[in-house]
Amino acid sequence: MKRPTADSATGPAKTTAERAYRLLREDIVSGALAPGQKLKIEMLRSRYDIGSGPLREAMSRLAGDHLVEILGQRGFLVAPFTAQDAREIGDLRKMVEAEALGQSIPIGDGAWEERVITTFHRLERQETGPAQGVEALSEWERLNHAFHEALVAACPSVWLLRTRDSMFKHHERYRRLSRVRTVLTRDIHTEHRELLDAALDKDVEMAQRVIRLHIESTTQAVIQAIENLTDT
Amino acid sequence: MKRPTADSATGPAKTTAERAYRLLREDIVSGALAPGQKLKIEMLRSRYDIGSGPLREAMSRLAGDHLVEILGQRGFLVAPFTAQDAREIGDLRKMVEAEALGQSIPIGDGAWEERVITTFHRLERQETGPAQGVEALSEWERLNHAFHEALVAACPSVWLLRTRDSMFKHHERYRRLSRVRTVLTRDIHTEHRELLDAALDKDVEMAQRVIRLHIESTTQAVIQAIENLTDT
DNA sequence: GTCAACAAAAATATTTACATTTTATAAATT
DNA sequence: AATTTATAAAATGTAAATATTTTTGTTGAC
Repeated sequence: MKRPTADSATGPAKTTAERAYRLLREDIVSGALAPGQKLKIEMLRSRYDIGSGPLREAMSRLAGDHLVEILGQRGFLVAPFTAQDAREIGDLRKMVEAEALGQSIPIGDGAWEERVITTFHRLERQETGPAQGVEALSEWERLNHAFHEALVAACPSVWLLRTRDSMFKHHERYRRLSRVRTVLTRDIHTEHRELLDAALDKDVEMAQRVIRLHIESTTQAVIQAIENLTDT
Repeated sequence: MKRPTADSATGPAKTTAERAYRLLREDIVSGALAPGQKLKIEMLRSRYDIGSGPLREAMSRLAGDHLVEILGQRGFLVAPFTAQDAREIGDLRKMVEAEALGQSIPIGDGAWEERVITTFHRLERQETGPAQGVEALSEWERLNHAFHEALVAACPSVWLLRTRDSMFKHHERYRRLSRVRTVLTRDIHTEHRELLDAALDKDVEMAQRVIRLHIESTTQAVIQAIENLTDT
């Protein structure tokens, strides 16, 4: 039986609109397209070599994800970026991810444990490794995402996982936009190990406590970074 | 200061795509377009007298809201309808609405109280009134929505309100699709009064307990209805 | 005769190209 | 300075062309 996943971006892009959706999404989350920036059709057409139709469909879909805003007759905008939003997104992520974790841990079977261990190990190897360039950071994002996803993967609620995934991605966007080098500033690695241990011990209370702290720390670092930027 | 609302559908529709979005959304939530139904462009074109471009944009946006599914190169589908989804949506709504209520009640000021009282009163008048036709039921939906929204309106988190609103609308869809005449089967009215009292007493614990029960009862009625339909 | 494989044909979805409408910008006028 | 008017830029919508999927019909093997 194939378990449904929260993310729809599995497999190759069947249509141009789908491709546009993924490209735009990545560029918005990564910050290549700046918050509040106007998404002019002409600019995007030349950037991606995709016609206006598929682009508009992709932006409409992203509007449903709250990564893009629709402005009446005045086009589309990359979702803005505020300390207030960072706080709200962090709090919401805390709530849904703790819940998803609480549902996942008691249910997780052998395959789940293996996946958790594997993704942790890959992340650990990267964190303790040498290079810290731009590509290493984006690789870390990928592995971090995989580990967190593995932890909640046994949660049976597709809707909860979807919501968690959405909030995770928004949180990730804030992390990347504020250029919080979490790897350097905090002992993320220890937090991840605590998560791993709690999960394998099936200690739901502990895992939830750790994940809440983990998310809260990131949120605070992000808000700090935003305020520093604003001062300048 | 204008407080932001969770629902973007305020004011007149500026564009055709926006109009298509609202029409489609209403028809999906109301059940006029059946769950799992194929949304053929040609059919929709004649139904709404709107071109394929705006229609596709509207459906893409609805896909972001999880009210429509995108099928590769094979068009769009109205989101399906399962007992499993009803359960997950109900549970998620319980979580976010209780949280939103918990944040709203302590903050709510005089204007908030007035709005809660007003919307409760309108709902009460309708519930204890005579007619129970189709139009009365849809009027009840409107007033019920207004009351629940009023209760959480003082919650400062736009993201939490947005998520609550989304889950509320999905839950509403299930309620309407399963034709649960909640008004008749349970003493909804008493539950609403308890909510009102707890809110005005600023009794967060009580309000959360009541809202959870209230939502759970609806969920169970919906699931019951779905299972009855499936038996046939 | 039944079934599978294949090949048109029809239906449908998707995309592009273009026409229209609206908004933003800049110059000119009061 | 504020307002109007002309111009340019941009967004939106329409209609036609392209590509894909689904259906239908045909053939041939068993």
